Amino acid sequence: MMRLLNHPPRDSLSLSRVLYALSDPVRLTIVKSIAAQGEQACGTFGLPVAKSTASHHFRVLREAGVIQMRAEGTQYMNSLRREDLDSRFPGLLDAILTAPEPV
Amino acid sequence: MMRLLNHPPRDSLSLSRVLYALSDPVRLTIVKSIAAQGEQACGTFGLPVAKSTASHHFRVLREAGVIQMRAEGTQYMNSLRREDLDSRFPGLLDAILTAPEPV
DNA sequence: CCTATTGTTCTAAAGTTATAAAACAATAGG
DNA sequence: CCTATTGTTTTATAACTTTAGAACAATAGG
Repeated sequence: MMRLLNHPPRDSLSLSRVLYALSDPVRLTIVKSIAAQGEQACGTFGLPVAKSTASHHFRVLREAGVIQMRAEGTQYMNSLRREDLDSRFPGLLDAILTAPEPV
Repeated sequence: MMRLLNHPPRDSLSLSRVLYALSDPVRLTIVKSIAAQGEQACGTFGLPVAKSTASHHFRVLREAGVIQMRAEGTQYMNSLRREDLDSRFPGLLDAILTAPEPV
């Protein structure tokens, strides 16, 4: 469905963009789900939004450098860019993933 | 200038709100400055925005629970809610404060 | 009191983002 | 090929954010 997936290189990841990407509850849900279950296709998250909206959120996460997307058949598999994030922002992802969720 | 400063209690701090508050470069500048220099009045940050805009940013940080503001004479002194943040989101603030800044 | 200092609030404009419907694209499987 | 599946892109809208000018409020200091 898409030719080129733009993934920013590790050294150009921006803290502000990463924080912004993770500040949305839908996107945080996506990230937590990948962190807990590993690589997943976009359709497997049970998100409470239309697929065009979900696609937007995946794009924001990808362009911020939080997730890696790769085409596989008709689907897109999403994984966390853990090494890149840990390398550039040590401790950040872990702190966010272990934070208490509801209020 | 203001009667009641609303500071959310520690247990109601929301991760999404905190991340959102810190995802703005102006606000991150404020937080880093307080972290480095300790308590500071609003006027001492040299922010590249009008004072009404600065006031807005301080409010976002305060209402997210990131900073504590207290009146002192005609000024407002701002400090980091370090203990509350560390208690509720262990490691988050440190990860953000030690992150590389430019690109 | 009068004035300066410090920052807030109000108002409004400009910009950005989240949302989804509809159309499209790519692949897999008959 | 034809169809279903999966997700993207386009387009539009509603909601929210950033920004700042102007007016206001509180305190400190003559």
